[in-house]
Amino acid sequence: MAMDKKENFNQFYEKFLNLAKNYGHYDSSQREVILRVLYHSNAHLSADEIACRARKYIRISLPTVYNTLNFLENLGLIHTLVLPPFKTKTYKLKLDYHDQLVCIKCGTAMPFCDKKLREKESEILQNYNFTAINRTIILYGVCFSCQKKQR
Amino acid sequence: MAMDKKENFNQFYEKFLNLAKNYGHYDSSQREVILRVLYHSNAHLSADEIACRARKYIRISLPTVYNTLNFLENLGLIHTLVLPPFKTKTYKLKLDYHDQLVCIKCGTAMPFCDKKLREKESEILQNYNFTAINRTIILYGVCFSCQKKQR
DNA sequence: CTATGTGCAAAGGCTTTGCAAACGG
DNA sequence: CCGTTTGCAAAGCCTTTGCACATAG
Repeated sequence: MAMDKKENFNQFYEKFLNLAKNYGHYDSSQREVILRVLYHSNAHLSADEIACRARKYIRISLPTVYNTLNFLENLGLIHTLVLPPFKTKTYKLKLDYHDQLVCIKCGTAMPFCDKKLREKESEILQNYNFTAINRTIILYGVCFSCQKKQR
Repeated sequence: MAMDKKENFNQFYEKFLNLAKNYGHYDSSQREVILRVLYHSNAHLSADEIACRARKYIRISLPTVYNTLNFLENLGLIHTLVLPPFKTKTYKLKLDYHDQLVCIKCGTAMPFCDKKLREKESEILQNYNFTAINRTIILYGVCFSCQKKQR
């Protein structure tokens, strides 16, 4: 499922349905809204945040959010992350295959691409007999605007 | 607190006491054993694993393990990590800066160190005005034994 | 009609808290 | 002695599960 960030949600959703129906997926308004919320967020979101945003449009329970997130995760469409203070999982759609710089304060993800970093990664994975799957390199730090706030 | 891996535990523990007493630390056999366990593990350990290993030497409760880990974390002596399946925090002394290769199937974490990868990371963080905090590079893939199982 | 999704309530699992007793300095 | 640490039990939080009902195909 090649997803280009520039396409709009409807195009994305159609692709999703095509992929998901092979895995016994039945359409529901809850799942559509969850995908819509994820699609329009640049940051990683917790299940609770996703539920809150979805509730602007529909009634939805937390177990349903988790159910859908786990379904998406199994399809390989979700990137999961646990940031300090390490209490909650956060989720983000894998819309593209860029590497990311993630701010552990605000969750902002900044995509970047560095060829030499990629080469280094390949080399290391190979050295340890690891197969690369769905390769995404994520570097963590504190972004400039959060650095300013701290002072 | 510069900790060189080659020094033995007693030297390390003496340094720790020196640092910790400034933070109201009272010595206890439980804390000493926890530090001993952490000192002798290359991998990140969960609180439960730490408790199990410590219980070979003393009686110790889980809240005490957490209490000590949080104390060490506040002192900046601990590196914390949450790996797939994202259920438990794992802890490791910051004796050195281990990067990790994580198998997304079985969760095995294999520490590695690659100087050039580190340099690349620094460069990229700087380029985007990110401050590096708790620096650990984590690469994900499928380890050799899980590759074999899949076939 | 059958398989899947939903919501509720309850259970699970990891981590923290409150408190009395034990201990260190 | 006073402040800190310990263990126990209980509480908190996030996430999952069981089940009856609703809905999609």
